[in-house]
Amino acid sequence: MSSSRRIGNAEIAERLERSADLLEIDGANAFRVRAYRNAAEAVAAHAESFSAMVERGADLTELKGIGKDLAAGITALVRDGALPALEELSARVPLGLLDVVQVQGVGPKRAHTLWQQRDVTGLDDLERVARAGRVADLPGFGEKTQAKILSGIEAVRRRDGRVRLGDAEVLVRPLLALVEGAAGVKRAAVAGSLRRGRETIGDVDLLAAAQDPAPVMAALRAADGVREVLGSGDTKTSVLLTGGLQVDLRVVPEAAYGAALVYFTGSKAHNVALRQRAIERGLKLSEYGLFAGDDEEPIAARDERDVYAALELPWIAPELREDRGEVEAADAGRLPELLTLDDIRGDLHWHTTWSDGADDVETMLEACAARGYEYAAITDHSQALRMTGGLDAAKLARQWEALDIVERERERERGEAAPTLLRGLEVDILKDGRLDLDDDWLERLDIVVASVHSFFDLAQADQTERIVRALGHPSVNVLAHPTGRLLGRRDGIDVDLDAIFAAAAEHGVAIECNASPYRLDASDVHLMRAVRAGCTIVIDSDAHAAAGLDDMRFGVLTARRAWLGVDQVLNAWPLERVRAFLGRSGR
DNA sequence: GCCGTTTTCGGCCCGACTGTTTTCAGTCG
Repeated sequence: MSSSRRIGNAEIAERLERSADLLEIDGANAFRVRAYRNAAEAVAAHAESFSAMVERGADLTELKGIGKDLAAGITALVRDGALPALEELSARVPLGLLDVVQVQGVGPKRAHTLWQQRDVTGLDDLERVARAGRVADLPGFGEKTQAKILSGIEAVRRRDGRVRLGDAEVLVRPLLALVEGAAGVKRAAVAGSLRRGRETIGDVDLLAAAQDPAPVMAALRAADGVREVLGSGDTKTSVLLTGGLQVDLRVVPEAAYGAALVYFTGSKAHNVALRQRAIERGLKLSEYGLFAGDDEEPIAARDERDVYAALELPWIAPELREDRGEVEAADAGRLPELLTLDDIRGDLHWHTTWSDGADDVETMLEACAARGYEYAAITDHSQALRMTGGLDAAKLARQWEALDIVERERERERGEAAPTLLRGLEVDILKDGRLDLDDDWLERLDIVVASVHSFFDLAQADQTERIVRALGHPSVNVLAHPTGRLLGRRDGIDVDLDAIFAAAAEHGVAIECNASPYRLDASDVHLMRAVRAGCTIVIDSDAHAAAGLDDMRFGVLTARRAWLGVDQVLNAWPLERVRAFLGRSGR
């Protein structure tokens, strides 16, 4: 290979997606555009890295949605770092138009018109032309559209991308309560990517069942935090919240609630697959139900289970609805038994006041007990993270003396020491792959969580080698937040994850799904790759205060999106099995 | 551009809302 750096699946998918956007603006055949989008999704969701597949000469066309042309394009991209179709398009279509289509009310057709007839090549051009009143007089545009475009430009500039899952949940909770409480509402739910548990949310979908939609729509329009009403009709209302998050509310009759919930939960690709299945059976699926021929009455519509059952499928959990093979698996009766929050028996990564945590050991243990945990591992930072008050050997010795006292107190007060306290440390992986603690102490710890907190910018080969070396240390049990990304703030390190996962599997090191909504690292797709490579997964809250232990649920959601069950997740196992995995029989 | 036990050509998911129109195109999800 001429390119030394392996390109990741996410990056390949991003290039394909950008190609689709540019093709659309260029006026290409809509189905050709969709082919690129389908391929982007297929690549992003695929467990094995495409770079590795190209290296071993795999036939890419065996994947659904990738034919001869796209296989050749992706191969060229892996080998030479450039996608020929995208290079050609970029030379012709101004890239600034990709921002222009982000503006509400401007799609590919209008962007094309603005480009061809007003020389618009980006947001600044668009704003200038619109302010001069030279948009309203274009065919198909008008005064209202021009005004909407101007406010839309503002919104695009203000918005910093998608909202994290945890943030969206907080914003949506009061709105859902408002909808549920509105006059005539029988049932209501959050749908869309938030229900599917995606790590970030583009906009929020709410669904309500009511005969008369007017009072519900009015309630949302008047809700606290609504900055602008984008549109409001009999079935749908869209509003923009102060922070820029869009909320869409749909209201359907109660009899159609299940079909609507399926439809608005999505994903788009999952819905297409379901509709395809309906067509194969001579049926038609819409948000109003599953219909035979021109019948007025649906075969199924009231509950999600009815709709899936009428398509001869078991109910499919929302987290799986990404068209990653769940319909085929359901058809074959091979859906996984997914992990639930109740299956979690302990939390193996959290901090206390001994380093940068806000709560002391007793408080954290009480909080773990309150969550019904069987075991819990204290894992403060090691000394390399000076700003966190990280522990060196001497401070660790002092911590252990304190832990002795805590454990004796707990036994005396409660007659038992539940949850069992495991003594661990989150040990920094140093620049050269050595660990930030002496071997004799590493051996004494119940659990060693290794992680990268520095030198994020190493070249891929160096970064990979550094981590692989750390994984080879006999005391390491867990690789924490493998990419180090911070959602919406920092990209992950440049690393060959397949090499990392292979090393972790070889050395019996668990891969962490860090459940903090700022991280969710490893991601759902990465978790699938790790499991495929033979790794065990551990879901950790990485809590820095007692309340942070509840982040566990975001990790469980992410694990469910990766099709994981109890057997793949270390902290869903009983303590004895966990100790066996850690290779320590207990002190 | 992809796909195929009705196939290598001719299909490719469905509906609401808005604004610009006067029957509908474009956008959005």
